[in-house]
Amino acid sequence: MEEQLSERGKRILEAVIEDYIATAEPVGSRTITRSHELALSPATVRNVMSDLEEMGLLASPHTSAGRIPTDKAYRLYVNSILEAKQNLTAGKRDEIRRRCRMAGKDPAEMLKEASRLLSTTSSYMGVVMAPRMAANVFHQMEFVKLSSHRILAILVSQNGTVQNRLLETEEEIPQEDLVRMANYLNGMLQGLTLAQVRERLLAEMQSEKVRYDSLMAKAIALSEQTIRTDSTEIFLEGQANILEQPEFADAAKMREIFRAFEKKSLLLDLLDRSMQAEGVQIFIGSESPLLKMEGMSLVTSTYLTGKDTVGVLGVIGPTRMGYGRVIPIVDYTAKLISRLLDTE
Amino acid sequence: MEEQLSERGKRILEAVIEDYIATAEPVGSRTITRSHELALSPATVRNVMSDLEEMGLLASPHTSAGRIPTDKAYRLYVNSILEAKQNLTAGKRDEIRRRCRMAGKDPAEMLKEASRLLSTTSSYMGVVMAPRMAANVFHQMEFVKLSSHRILAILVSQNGTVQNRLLETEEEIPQEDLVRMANYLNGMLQGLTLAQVRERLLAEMQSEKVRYDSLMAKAIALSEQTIRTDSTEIFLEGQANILEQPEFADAAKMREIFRAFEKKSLLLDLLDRSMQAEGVQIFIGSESPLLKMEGMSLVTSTYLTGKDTVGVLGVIGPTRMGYGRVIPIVDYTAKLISRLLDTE
DNA sequence: GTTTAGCACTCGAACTTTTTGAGTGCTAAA
DNA sequence: TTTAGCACTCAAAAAGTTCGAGTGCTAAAC
Repeated sequence: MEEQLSERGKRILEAVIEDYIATAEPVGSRTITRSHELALSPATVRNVMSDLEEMGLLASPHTSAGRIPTDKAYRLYVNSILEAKQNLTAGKRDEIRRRCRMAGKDPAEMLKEASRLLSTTSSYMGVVMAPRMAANVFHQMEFVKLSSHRILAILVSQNGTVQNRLLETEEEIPQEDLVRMANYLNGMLQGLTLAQVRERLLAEMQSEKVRYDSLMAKAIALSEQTIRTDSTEIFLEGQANILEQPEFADAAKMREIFRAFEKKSLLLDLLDRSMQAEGVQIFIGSESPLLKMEGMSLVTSTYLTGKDTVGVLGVIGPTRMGYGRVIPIVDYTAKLISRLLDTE
Repeated sequence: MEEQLSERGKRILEAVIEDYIATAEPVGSRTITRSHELALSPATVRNVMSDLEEMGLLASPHTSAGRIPTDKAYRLYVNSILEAKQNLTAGKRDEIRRRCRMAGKDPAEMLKEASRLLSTTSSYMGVVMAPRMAANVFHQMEFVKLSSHRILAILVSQNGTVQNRLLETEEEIPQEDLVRMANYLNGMLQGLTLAQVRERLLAEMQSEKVRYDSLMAKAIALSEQTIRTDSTEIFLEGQANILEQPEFADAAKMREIFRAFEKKSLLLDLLDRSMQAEGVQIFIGSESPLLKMEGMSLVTSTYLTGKDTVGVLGVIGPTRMGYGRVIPIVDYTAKLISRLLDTE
């Protein structure tokens, strides 16, 4: 089983994978000799395929069908066969650029558009995880009094992201006090990341100084409430594309997939994981920690602002996915988003 | 065909509809006599059903199958047969209340939760159209300077909704000017609805007074840009529930539905339409203007803040939907949301 | 004049059987 | 080592059966 893969073996494996990607049907020896001009007869190809099966790279659904690549084969394929093809046509590149630009400056809008874009250009599902709030840099905070006991807290980050939260207070706080509180906080928190802001606030809550200044104590408490939520948003677009894939034609399978993606927490785990490493990463079928993801693969890339990794985006599709086509799309989109998000 | 429907006819039609709702299978004369204790033989029921078919209330897929209610029958059913059953179990009511409360004060969060709730309690799709911004009442506006040429405009409505927009300016505007601009605008726009605000701003842009005060001109221009977007958000949840319905087991059909809902504009039209009238409304299958909605029905109700209708929410499911169960859910949820949204 | 039992008839769904053809593995010759 | 040849396999498609729920009609019963 551990015999090294010959050059010819590689060629044939590549052919099988590419045919399978194109047709979703088990590939036979015959088909290969016809479509890829290897100067070999079907019989020879059969022998090689038999070896590949031995090595755990191919599998046959039953004796008299063609063969299907295993997850291991896809892994090998993306790691060491698929290489030179990694560039995008100028047209696609333009389209991506144009549509990202069009989405405007608002970060959330832009990310959503990016997700939609990943989905349409790849014809699978696009997914974008918004930057963790915690990595944003604090810029300014405001308290707006809505009615006697309702205050709207607004937190602005340097990149233009806005977080807001409706707070209820027991006692009425006069408008001037709200302004003073905001000024105090803005002075204190200038330039910190929100993660640091959080720590700072918790520390302040303990400190002597604040204890005796009830206004400041209130200010700290209110802002702590505001910053508490760190729910990471995920934009998942193009779910309907998945319905197009023949391997999910079966209604039961489809249902399972949709259910799985309805719980975004699963997806979140997965994306969090791919944020560990920089650049393009590929999770193939069973490698993914999501059991439900059987038969699906994920191509991701991290994106950055400045030099900090802040988020991750990618494409989810069947294991039988056009990696050669998808990888550059993901890669390029991530780089573009990084550039656009960068606070100039 | 125009013969009036007898009492017995009604009873039998009701039986057919209810059986069909429960099973999604064509209903035969036999089945009915068994499950609903009408003191009639199958043969008699057959005669009546034949009459009903004549009247366009039932249809048979083929000679030797049972019968299926037509859209017209559903219409009759919800209008004049289904009546007394319109109350919710205490348990369900509690669940709805509890979950709405839990969602917190933020209007957007709450509406999203309401949609999810409609979907789980009905086991179809939940849909909520967020209030048209234009109906909100202006409360306050802020301009936050992010960097030399980037300004974040924040618009707060009285109900706590926040709208924000990143603006780029050609020339740098000093912070003090931004504050003065905001003060000026806040004075001018106090208490108007956003629709009125918009009109006012456009009017001001023409006025003499403003022409010669370049700062105020800028203020007006900036705020006009901010308010320009009136994209109504729609929360659609529980799409996976639709996959459960046997009538959509076919992959092609499913795809069509998902594609249709991906374009939210269609849905928007439909919901806009149901906002014309107050209270619960029901669109059955072909009655809906969405051609793609074939086989689907929509139960909606408007919700209000104070006494103004501001939005609409509802349930989308197959025409064969448990109206008796869904209507009170929609009704109650709408009322509850109205109450919770009310600015106390 | 309703209502119902009886019966022949219809027709899709489900199950079987047959046919077809792409694909395999093995053997022996090139 | 490669390949032609051939027997064999097996799922999928096509064709053929069976089954039964359901219908419509007629004539007897109420």
